[in-house]
Amino acid sequence: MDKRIAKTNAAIYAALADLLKEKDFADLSVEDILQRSGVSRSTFYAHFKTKGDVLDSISRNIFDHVFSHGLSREHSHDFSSASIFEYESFFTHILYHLKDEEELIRSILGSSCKERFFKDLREKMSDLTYHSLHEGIFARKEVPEDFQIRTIVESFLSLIEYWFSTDLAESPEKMTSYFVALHK
Amino acid sequence: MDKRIAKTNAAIYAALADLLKEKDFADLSVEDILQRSGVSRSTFYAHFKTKGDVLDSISRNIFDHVFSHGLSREHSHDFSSASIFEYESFFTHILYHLKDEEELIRSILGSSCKERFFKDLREKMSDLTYHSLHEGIFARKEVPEDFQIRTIVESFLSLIEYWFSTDLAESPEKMTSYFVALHK
DNA sequence: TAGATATCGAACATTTTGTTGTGTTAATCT
DNA sequence: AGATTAACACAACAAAATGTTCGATATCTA
Repeated sequence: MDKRIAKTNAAIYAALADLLKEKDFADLSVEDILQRSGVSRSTFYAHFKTKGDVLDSISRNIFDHVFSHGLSREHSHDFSSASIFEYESFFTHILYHLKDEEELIRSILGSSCKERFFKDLREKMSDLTYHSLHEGIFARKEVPEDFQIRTIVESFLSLIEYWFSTDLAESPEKMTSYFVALHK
Repeated sequence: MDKRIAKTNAAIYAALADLLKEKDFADLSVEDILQRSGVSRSTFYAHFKTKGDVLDSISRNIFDHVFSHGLSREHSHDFSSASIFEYESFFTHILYHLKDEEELIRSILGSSCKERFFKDLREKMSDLTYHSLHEGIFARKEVPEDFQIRTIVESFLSLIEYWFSTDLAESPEKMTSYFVALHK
């Protein structure tokens, strides 16, 4: 990939991350990003349509990384042999990645772009949970599967929010055990 | 209250609700609201600072209504005598109210203002759940109380989203039973 | 090194935001 | 019912943000 593009993207990503420490996503403008990043207007619009585009891009970068490291080695790609242990260790795995991005994630959790940022993770977690339910993990026949999946995924998002609200006090392993305790 | 104010507020609320059927909250401007409502710019800014203010106002109207009807008669104000039955019937009660606002809620669930709109409900549900946990309902000692409250509240929000995704197919009572099944 | 292309910077039209002032209309209060 | 009060529309405005276009310059890739 062209070094120039990589540099510009990095500058824009950093600028947005920086701005999110100061103000809500809804209150910041493309103009702010231009000034903070030093990237020119025309260059910005050559890459992104809106600030939302930038956020999506950051989100994709992070979660692609999270889901590529991990799934292939530690976890089976097809879930034919999925177990509760793999499901659990995958949660732990995600939490470690989020810890690596602590500052950014903290800003996002405090901003109105939370929902949008976690869209990718939500979808991937839904797939994962769907397969796990079919392996019998957490499955409860009394409620519609769709609803149970939503609830479990949302619960994991809650776990993340709670974890950050405690300043990452407990280990990822411990947090995962809390999660499992509520759904087993 | 002054009839004129009531009228302009109603016009602005209706305009926003109408616009949300067409575009995302993030993509609509105060300008749009002015044109759609027929309210003049100066009048708008006499009442609201931003479009977010309007949303907050709509949200407050709905949830004040939800929490005033219901809590005083059907439910005890102090939760000293709270029971699982009261907790459940309260969920049902909320769902009925949301059904009354079906069109609006549907628009909001499909828009980026979801989080903001449900802020009030989240807080009130958290209080309610806090008290219920202290009555022993749903309580699990293995996990931090804060986390459990978050999870239960988020789970209720998931229930709402799921319910609307099915076009309100099941009755509020049935939906509540699903909810309880996941947490008992 | 040569060619391709990403960037800059500046200019520009357009939209949106938020404020202010004046006259008119409609509600409230007694 | 009449006087007072306050909300409203309209218009004008400055400031900020959006989004596009251009040619010149710098930097990458092959």
